Amino acid sequence: MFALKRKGVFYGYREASLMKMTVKRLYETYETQTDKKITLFGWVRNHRSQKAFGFINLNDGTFFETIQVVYEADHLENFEEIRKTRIGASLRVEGVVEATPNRPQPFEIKARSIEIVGDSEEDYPIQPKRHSREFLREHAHLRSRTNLFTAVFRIRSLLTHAIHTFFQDRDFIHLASPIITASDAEGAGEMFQVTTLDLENTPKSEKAVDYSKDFFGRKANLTVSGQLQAEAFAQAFRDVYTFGPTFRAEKSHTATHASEFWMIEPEIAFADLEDDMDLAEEMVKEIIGYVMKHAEKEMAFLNKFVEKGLLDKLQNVMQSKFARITHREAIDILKQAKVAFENEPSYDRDLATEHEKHLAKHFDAPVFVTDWPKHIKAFYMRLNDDKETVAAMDLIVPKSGEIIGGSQREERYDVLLKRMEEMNVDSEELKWYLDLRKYGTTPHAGFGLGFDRMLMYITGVANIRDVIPFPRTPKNCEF
RNA sequence: GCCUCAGUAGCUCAGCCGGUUAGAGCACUUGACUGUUAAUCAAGGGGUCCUAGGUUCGAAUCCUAGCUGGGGCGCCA
Repeated sequence: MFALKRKGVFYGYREASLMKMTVKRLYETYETQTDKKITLFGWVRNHRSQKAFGFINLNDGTFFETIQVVYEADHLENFEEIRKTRIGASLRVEGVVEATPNRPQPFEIKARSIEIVGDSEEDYPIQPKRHSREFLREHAHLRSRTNLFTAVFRIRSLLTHAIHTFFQDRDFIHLASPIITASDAEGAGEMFQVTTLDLENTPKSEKAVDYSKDFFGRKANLTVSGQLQAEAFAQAFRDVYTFGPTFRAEKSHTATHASEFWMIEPEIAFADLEDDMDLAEEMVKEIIGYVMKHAEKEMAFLNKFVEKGLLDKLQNVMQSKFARITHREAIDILKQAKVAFENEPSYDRDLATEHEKHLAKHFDAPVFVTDWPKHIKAFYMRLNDDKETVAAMDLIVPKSGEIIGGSQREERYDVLLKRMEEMNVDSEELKWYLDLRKYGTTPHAGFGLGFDRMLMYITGVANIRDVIPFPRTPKNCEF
């Protein structure tokens, strides 16, 4: 085997890496490949053997569909060995392409030789039948070989590309905002501490831990947001975005929370809240369109087996004009609704999950809620003229609730400083952030999109742990 | 953190108002089958009934505690 590999028999990269035959390429070109001899590598998804011939459904990861490989005793020296191939085994298949217009699949491979590259043992847990998501979560290293997870993770990859494409097409600069940060000023949730101190024997002065002895000479954490750094870049490049991992140490136990997730945070200078919402709306529509165009098979599968009406839902989002209402108007709608909410809607308070669901249903389309009471929002959001609300916006979508939160940022030095004092944010620690308002400040705005939640929305998958390859949640750091 | 449901074969589950030898389908093994499509048919192997205590002549079944997982709420993206 290794000798084969050294000779380049597996891939033939040296000669023609771009012409590597894959299941995807075959599906694209099979009409012109009839009777041609090809070589495929892949894994057995299903296998049905009979006395003198058999059928193997081969998947090589490049395409959602499998290819049916037909093998016959007459053509294989190792027929008896191949007949016993189990699901999960990896194979090298040489064969001839044959069009099969009268069968469920458009073409198949008549095998001329099959070599077992790696056998799969009897207790391979993934079977050709429906498995529970819970079971597959516990086999996260194998679940990506199932239909559902091939679909989800290919779409995840496409969605990443769609987001970069959207921003790069508009000349946004991508910045890698820091993952380790000493600032916890944003107050966006519990943080994971990063330290090289010996926790069994921490240096102390008086009673407190002496962080001057720690790696950075101060207390450090994993980031909860790259926004503040993005703002700094926006004041140089005008339009920028971050796209990276984010960490929250909350002990949340829900289908929409993970300890490690990815966020997209665009930040635009010389822009107000309306521009911000325009950007968000355009982005949501475009990235959905990209996925629907580039993952047709996967989306059709999800539409059929995961969320009935998924395609209609997404079409509706792409065609609709997102509603825009103020927080006050939202509360009015809720108060007038003939629904007994567990939480009484209040002009003074945040929307509960049940409120978001009602609003999404009320409009039957995504809806921006703007102008929130200042005391329930972050210090950096721009104070409106009424002095009571801030120029914030949340985008609420049917079925998934809030997927975007954004705001116009407070660009006025004095107002920002006052808000920091009111909200007990240490202005010394964020001196650099205040500096941005001293040297050529601009009206600017931005938002944060929870990438994994967006993926849930697009795939219809209801649990965030099923859209993250190896999810991290409280008490769960397997794999 | 709070409320709730569950844990029986590799998987999905039945059995659970206590009763002696714990079942089914799929998977696996062996065989049959000349075109299968989650193929079909026959036979076979496979169990810490989550763990620890308790009640009882007897516990998968009842009680207590714990562990693990699901769902809902809260915190948030």
